[in-house]
This record gives sequence, structure tokens and C-alpha cells, in this order.
Amino acid sequence: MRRTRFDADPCPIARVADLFGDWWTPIILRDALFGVQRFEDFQKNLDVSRATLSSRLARLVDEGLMERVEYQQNPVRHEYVLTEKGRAASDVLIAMWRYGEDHFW
Amino acid sequence: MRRTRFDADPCPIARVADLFGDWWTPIILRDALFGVQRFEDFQKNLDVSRATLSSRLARLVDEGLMERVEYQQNPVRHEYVLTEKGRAASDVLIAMWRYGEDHFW
DNA sequence: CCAGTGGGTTCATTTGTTGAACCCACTGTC
DNA sequence: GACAGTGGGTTCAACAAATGAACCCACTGG
Repeated sequence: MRRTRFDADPCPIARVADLFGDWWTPIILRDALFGVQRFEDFQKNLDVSRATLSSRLARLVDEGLMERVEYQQNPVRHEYVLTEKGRAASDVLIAMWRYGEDHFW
Repeated sequence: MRRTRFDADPCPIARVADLFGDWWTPIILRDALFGVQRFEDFQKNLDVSRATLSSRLARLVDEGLMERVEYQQNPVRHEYVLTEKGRAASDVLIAMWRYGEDHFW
């Protein structure tokens, strides 16, 4: 695909599209805002392949929307918690929700 | 890729993500909101391949966000004009803009 | 010792994106 | 009347990304 990247584009829409322009990312974020934090729970809710989920979560951590936090040792377990930047994305999600409700039914 | 489709999903976010979850669609829409209407102009502004642009515009027409209108005959020429549903998407774009400005700089 | 849980990675297959080249129907210029 | 240019595409091969399935590891509990 040699996917074109907009992460250095001067336009804010392009930058956000670079991150959200992906079917899974907005939906993972939606679930995270509803309180989902664990890999297995995302996987069960979303019916996404583990490989795809893994790379999406890694990207969200990379971009600073989520943090990977150790919640127990022996064995080590992590969960994904939203940062402030991640929670702020709810404005975009809400706009999508409203638009969907008004125009896709 | 066997891309998963959410266009029949009961969640409005999933439906909108199905359409916007694509790098190009939000950016094409952004340009359209700024007044771009012709194939060539999108192509010049966006530096997108003609094949990809062609399929993206077709999808937007399909979903009812744009209309393909003949603006001259001899030779026949068309342009892409936003419908009400297309213009309404500006709310989502504006949310993306704001989020981008506040969190990506 | 075996099943289960949480969180992954690896692999082959399938599908989408890309750039480049091509096509068609004209118009305008030499 | 030959040829370049314009608008709006399609076709093609190459490559990259998404998928499901299978695998892995470190434990716990029975």
C-alpha cells in the first residue's frame, strides 16, 4: 500500500485523519472511553484480530493517547489507560456519534 | 486485507468510522468544504493517485455526501458537489481540527 | 500434569493503495 | 490537418497492510 502519511502535514485535520483514518482506532477509543482497559476485553468486544489490535494499541501508546500500565506482577500484566490527550479525543468521537445518528438512519 | 466493514453496525461511531476511517476521505471532504469540486483540482491539491481519488469520490457519491453533476456538454464534464449530508460532515471535521490544534502541536 | 488466563508474536493469504501509463472526447493553435 | 492540452477517468504490476489461525510464554488453580 505504501500508505501516505499525514503526520507531518501542516493541517490539523490531516494529522488527526492520519491517526483516526483507520477503522479500528476510533472504535478502540470508543471502548476505552467506556472503560475497557484490557487486551482481552478489547478483543472480545471488537472481534478484531489480535495482531491488528496489538499494533493499534501500540500506536495509541506511541501517540500519547494511552499508557501501558503494569497492574500486577507474577505474572506481569498490563492494561491500557487513557491519558488526558486520549480522553480529549472524546470530542471527535461525539461529533462522529451525532453525525452518524442524524445522517445514517 | 479483507477489511472489516462497520456499515451495518448498530453503533453510530462505527458507521461513521467505516466512512471516515480512511486517510483520504476526511481530507477530500475538507477540500470540498473549502470549495474544491473538480477531479483535477482534488488531484493537484492532495497528491493522491488518480485511482484512489476516483474510488474515494465514488464512495462519497454512493453514500450520499456528494453528487456528480454534469456542468457542461461537448465534451461532457462533471464536478463533485456536496449534498446537505456532505456539508453536515463539517461538524466532524471541525472537531478533528480543534483536537489536532490542541493536541498535536 | 493439565486446563485456563492474559498478553502477546509469527505466518501465509487476501485485499487495498500506489504511481505510471494509458484512453477518450473534445478545443485551441500552428 | 497535425499536434498539444484539458478533464475525467481506467488498467496494470508492485508492494504494503489486515486478517485468522496457530503458536508462545509466564504464571495459577485443581
